[in-house]
Amino acid sequence: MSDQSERDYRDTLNLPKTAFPMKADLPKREPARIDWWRERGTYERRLERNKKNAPWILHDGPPYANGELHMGHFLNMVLKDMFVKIGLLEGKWANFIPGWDMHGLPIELETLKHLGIKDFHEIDPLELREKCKERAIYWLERQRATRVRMGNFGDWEHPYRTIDPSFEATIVETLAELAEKSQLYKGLRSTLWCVHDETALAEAEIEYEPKVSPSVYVRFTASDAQRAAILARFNVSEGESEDAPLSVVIWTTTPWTLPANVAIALRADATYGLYRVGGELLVLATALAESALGEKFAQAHLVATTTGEKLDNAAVRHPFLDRDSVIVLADYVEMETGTGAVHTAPGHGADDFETGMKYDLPVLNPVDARGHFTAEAGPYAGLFIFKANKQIVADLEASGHLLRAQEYEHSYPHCWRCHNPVIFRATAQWFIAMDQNRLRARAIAATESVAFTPEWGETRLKQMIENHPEWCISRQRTWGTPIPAIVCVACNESILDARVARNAAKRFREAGAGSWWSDPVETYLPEGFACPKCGATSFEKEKNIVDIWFESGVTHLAVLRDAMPWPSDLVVEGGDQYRGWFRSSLVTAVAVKNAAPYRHVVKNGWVNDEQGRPMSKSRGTGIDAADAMGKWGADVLRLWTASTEFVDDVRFGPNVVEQVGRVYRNVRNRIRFMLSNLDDLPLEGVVERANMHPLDGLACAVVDAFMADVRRFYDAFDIHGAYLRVVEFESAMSSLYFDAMKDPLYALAAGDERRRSAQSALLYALKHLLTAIAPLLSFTAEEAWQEIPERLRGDEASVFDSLLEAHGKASSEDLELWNLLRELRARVAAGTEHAGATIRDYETDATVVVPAAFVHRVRELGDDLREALVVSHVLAIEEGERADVRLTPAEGSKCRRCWKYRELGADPEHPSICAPCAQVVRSL
RNA sequence: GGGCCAUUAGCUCAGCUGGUUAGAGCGCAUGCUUGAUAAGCAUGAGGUCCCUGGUUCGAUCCCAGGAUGGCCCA
Repeated sequence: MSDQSERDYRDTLNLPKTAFPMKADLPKREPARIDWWRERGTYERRLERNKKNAPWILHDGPPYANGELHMGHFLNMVLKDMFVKIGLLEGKWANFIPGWDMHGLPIELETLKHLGIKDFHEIDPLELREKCKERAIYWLERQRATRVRMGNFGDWEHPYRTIDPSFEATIVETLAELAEKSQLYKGLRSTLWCVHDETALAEAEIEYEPKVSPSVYVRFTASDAQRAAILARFNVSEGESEDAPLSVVIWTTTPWTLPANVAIALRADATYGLYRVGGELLVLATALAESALGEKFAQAHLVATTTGEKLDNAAVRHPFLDRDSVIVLADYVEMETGTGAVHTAPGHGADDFETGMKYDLPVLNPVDARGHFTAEAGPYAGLFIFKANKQIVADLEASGHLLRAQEYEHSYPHCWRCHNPVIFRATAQWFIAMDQNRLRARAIAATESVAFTPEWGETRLKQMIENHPEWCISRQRTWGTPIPAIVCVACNESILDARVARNAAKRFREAGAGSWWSDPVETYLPEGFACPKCGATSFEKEKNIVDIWFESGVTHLAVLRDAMPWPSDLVVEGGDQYRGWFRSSLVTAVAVKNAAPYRHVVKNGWVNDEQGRPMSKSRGTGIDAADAMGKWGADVLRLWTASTEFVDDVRFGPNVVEQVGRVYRNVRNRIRFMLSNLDDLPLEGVVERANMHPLDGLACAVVDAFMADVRRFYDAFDIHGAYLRVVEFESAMSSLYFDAMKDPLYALAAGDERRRSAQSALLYALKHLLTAIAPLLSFTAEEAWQEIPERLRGDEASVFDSLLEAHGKASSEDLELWNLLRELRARVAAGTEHAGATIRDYETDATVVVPAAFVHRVRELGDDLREALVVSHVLAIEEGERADVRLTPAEGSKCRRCWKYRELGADPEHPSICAPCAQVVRSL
């Protein structure tokens, strides 16, 4: 036997032991955990168990099935998952059905590119649809794999897809309902048009190229009556004006659109001047007078000014057609170029069209598909529009309406295929009438029943609906759900009949929407159907598809049915969706069900790079979600999600991940400490909460308070608040409680009742902590849960079988005591530091002073107080004004086993250790 | 150009309806520990709370203007 005074007693201690590794190795281990969850049906089992409880549904806004998911998707999708898991852990039936938006032009264009086809007219529509479907499914599968890799729970085997026959049927059924309610109509709309290819183009099919256009300033002269009215609005009397002719000056670079002019748009808040120039009066914005009038500005005299608003609804005469041009207000009128008076032709511009809608102006379309003027253009009938420019300018000059003409180079939209300049041309389209049946007003009113995070989201959504004109839902494309409208062969009337639409819905549900292209029109006609206008009975199918915003706008109708309740409890999307999906869903819901389709709208921010700039592939800051998870693991990125204030814009990059990775390691190690001290705890050794030692009971109370807080944060959708609370909790537990419990855990006999009590408190803390973080750190929480000895897990085989709630309640007195201990410990630390020692040394004894109200509870702690303060002896507990400690050098010598200063040598066989240690060693 | 939003330590963020020396975690520096060890504990440094005016006894917080950045439009 070696000399006992030199003996190392390490092997007589209960040192921590666990298979839970310090190194997380997330990218490698997480995929196996996903399989593990799937094999055990963890999500499905939990859902089944919750079935008896209230449903709570987060309805998935469908991502577009094109391209890889990026970190913006990650943020949004993981947030959704966190909310779903919170719901599940709170016992709710949180059935999450993910979905995808799979029709539409971007996929059609990508497919055409893939096939090497530039003009979609060159391929059979059914064949193109087949190829588009393949492409969309390819992307769905890639995106689904990425979403699953995030650790997200949901019914991944049965997502909803806008290309499913049942979904297409819902779309068409919705159209039928709208038709029944007279909510649909066909009207003109300004669309991008290529006169060379004779086709409508989408925004995505446009390339901007430089073009030289004529730049002309044109007089729109007032009639006598109009002149008097305008002068009155300037507060100028007839006498002062000396009978000079009065004109409003407009500026345009497309003289060929002048035949379609019906209005002049001013800006309400801009200042307009009445200028006397030579023998005439000119009206234009004061801010632009100098640049617009050129050399004439020197001789111009400002007679009076007024605001655009004052001139609203005045009128002047069209320069060469026999009609008025009315003055309107529009907020897009800019004060950079031109005259501040914008030539407005609703048939030839998107802005103009919207203004026309607002003011109920006629939409003139005097241009045919080939770009030639029709008879409506009067003297210019038959001319090719771009050739007519010159003629029109010359005529304006001759009639004295031309003020100035120049050439102007600007960036102008061109057809991506033939590279000819495109025009805006009014074409017939299907619309949802927003003001029919007060739909707009009802939609705005419906937001009142919805909660918004952030709160200003409500105003924003209302504005989007307020400012959005009629909703154009038709597209002249192939990859989508057809609008089941028919055209009367005899009178050319376009008809969207609810009965036809219902037939189509039925047919699509069985055979898919492709049948619209292959079936004869008769398939869809009800018995004895005749044209409501002329009575004829011969029809053709219209070849329009529905806008994909309408398709995604009816997901709530397609998904929230059968067992699923309507409306949903929560939707979570990026801020761009106020204009997009939040709006489109609300409008369809109000039109069909007269209520909002969701109870709560949560908006998440944009993901920018570390400098706060948008992510960009070209700058190398665009990061795919799958790549990021391969590099850092999903859980670190999930923790990043929680570490940001997701409602605002957030930043992402390697340095940010590095930082949150360190927080992750902290959490992980503290979990590891708890696990490593549970290894030998038998089930029968678990001490009831009521029988625990006072400090252990206090630790449990702190856990209870933590759980209550976390629950409150979660219920307020405050993921970030919960994250901060988790960090605060585990850091406080570690520095006070874990540190205090090391000696009892290590040095007491394994089965010592005091040690079992500490272990039981650790088990309590661990299980609750893991449940609390399971929505955030799903992989790590489950990994740790599986390392809890099985006997201690009970029937909660997965962390997702547990319940997110405290099993006790902390009193405020408990928490005050806890804080008092932290305060005392800090004072010991400061005191020992001052004495040149450290708190870890047990080199001091302490006399403790506490306020009277706490004396009893502090005394109750017994030896635990000594451990919590890391001193060798607590000499006395005194009553005082406020918490304090008096430190004195520790009495005795350092025990080689427990490191505290004690009387040594009580046991002659173990002279270098204290009596309690000796007793433990002898018992081994 | 318009609407909306943001701006607090190196980083991620707290700061309740305006009220004494503005906080946390991470990082950094220093010390301790080597029985949570690629861990743990402690101490410390670090901030014209974007700028300028205004209201107020008092402003990070309220108001106005501006700067920078973002989103949605144009």
